[in-house]
Amino acid sequence: MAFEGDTYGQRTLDFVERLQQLTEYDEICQHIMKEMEWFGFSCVSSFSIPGPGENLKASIQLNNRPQEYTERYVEKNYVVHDPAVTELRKTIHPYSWSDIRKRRVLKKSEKLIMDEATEFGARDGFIIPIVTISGSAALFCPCGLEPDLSPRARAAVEIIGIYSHHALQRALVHKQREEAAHTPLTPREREIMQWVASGKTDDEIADILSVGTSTVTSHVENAKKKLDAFRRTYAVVQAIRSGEISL
Amino acid sequence: MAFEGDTYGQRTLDFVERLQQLTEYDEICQHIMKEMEWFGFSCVSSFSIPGPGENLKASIQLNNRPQEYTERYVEKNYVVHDPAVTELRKTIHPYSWSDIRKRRVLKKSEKLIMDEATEFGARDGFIIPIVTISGSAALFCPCGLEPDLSPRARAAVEIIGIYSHHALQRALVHKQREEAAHTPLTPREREIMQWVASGKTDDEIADILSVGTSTVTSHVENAKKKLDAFRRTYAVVQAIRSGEISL
DNA sequence: AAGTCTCTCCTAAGAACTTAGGATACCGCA
DNA sequence: TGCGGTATCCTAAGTTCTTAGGAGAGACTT
Repeated sequence: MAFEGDTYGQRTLDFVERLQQLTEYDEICQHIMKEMEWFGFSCVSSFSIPGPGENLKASIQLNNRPQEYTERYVEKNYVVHDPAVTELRKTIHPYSWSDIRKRRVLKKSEKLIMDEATEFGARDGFIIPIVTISGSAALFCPCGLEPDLSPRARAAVEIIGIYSHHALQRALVHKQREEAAHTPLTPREREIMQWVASGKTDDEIADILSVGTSTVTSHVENAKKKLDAFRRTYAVVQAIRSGEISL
Repeated sequence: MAFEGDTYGQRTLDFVERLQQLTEYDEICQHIMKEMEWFGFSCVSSFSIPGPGENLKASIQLNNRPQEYTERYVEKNYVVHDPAVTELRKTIHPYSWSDIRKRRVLKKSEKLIMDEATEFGARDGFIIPIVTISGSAALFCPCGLEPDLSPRARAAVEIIGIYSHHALQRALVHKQREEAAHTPLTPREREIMQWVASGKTDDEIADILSVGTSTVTSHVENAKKKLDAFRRTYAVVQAIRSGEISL
């Protein structure tokens, strides 16, 4: 399957090795967009699908589509009808915009959205669905006038896309953890905060761990101080943010 | 950075191209484990960090460590003290077991856990932290007697690990797509839960939104019911989990 | 051996949350 | 026009959390 002079594979690992050196969010974005350009994708956008009432803008992880295009896309709420997005509900495998056209006939409203993309310099694009532990969906989408969509390039773009999404997410989490700087919790505090996060009262936790209620209260109070929280709910959020407990 | 005869890069893309053909969970597992073997990793385990009361076993995504080892690991709850796991709280970048030893002196209990891994044929391992939109942590960990941990191999294993985790997750989501149907929060409920998550009391939220305290309380109670929570802390956690509010 | 950290436990008043009932008004949809 | 959903507000008793003190036992470090 591999062939001599397989530059795709080399590029992929070079990309990873360089990205490993970067820590700043903006640098990472630049690095990703530059790599996608090599594949003939002039623009990249990556975002999670906004829930009902949620703003698409707040869900954007990375985007260098033309500003005018983005603004209209957000304002007109295209994300609800964009076939490139709605297709996510049908499949979990990567697909290109042209794949959708081959699969089914587009509605008028769908055609309109895709034509508008073409006007702004994106004739074809590649959608990489991102699934997460909590199930919520996101996508990584490079697009351009004449992108390389050969099988080998698709493999490279898919793995680079998933890795990039992860790298961006990692940078965000890193930032959050720094912002939530704190003295680390003791194992007992962490254990108890994890129970608090699961909705248990101090009495219940005391029963579970076979200690006094006051002990539990005391640990929670210590944890709250360490996490700079006056309220348990916020202490739990801070504990999650800082990686002390998990969801 | 790339060099002639870069088989790592070729292998990586070959791996992706083959994986794209697979749909069955077990096939994907086999494919991943086989690839890791090429790098000198005899075993692979991938799991999300279990919460309290949650069983590690239920969080395992992929695992072919010796059964006896796994059973003891689960039974003795090693996951809480395993330095390979606890290190996740300190860093979000990949690291090897030997990296941890270089960074700090291990406690007796930690040394014991790592020695036990060695007994079962894993002298060194490579941890790839997985971060998600909701912030919860997971890891992908190949290990073996004499794994290839050269810089180029690390890059390859990292991107393969992240891609593999995603592929497994995708297969799981595909399997369980029809399950979790929770009633979505109303915009107001979501807004208020976001404030609750930031540690505000009902009184404070009422001030912020210029409504009565009882209104706020009422919204929170409705949200709690929708989220199947008896306690606010858990309601916040559930809201984050289901993507209703963000960290 | 002294100091630090962790885990355990205690009191007690006041603040905040929980629960289970209500009620009114507005809006969109059938 | 009526129905369901949302948003607003109310009471009131009971439970849980918050705060600010304290103190002893054991482990680890210097």
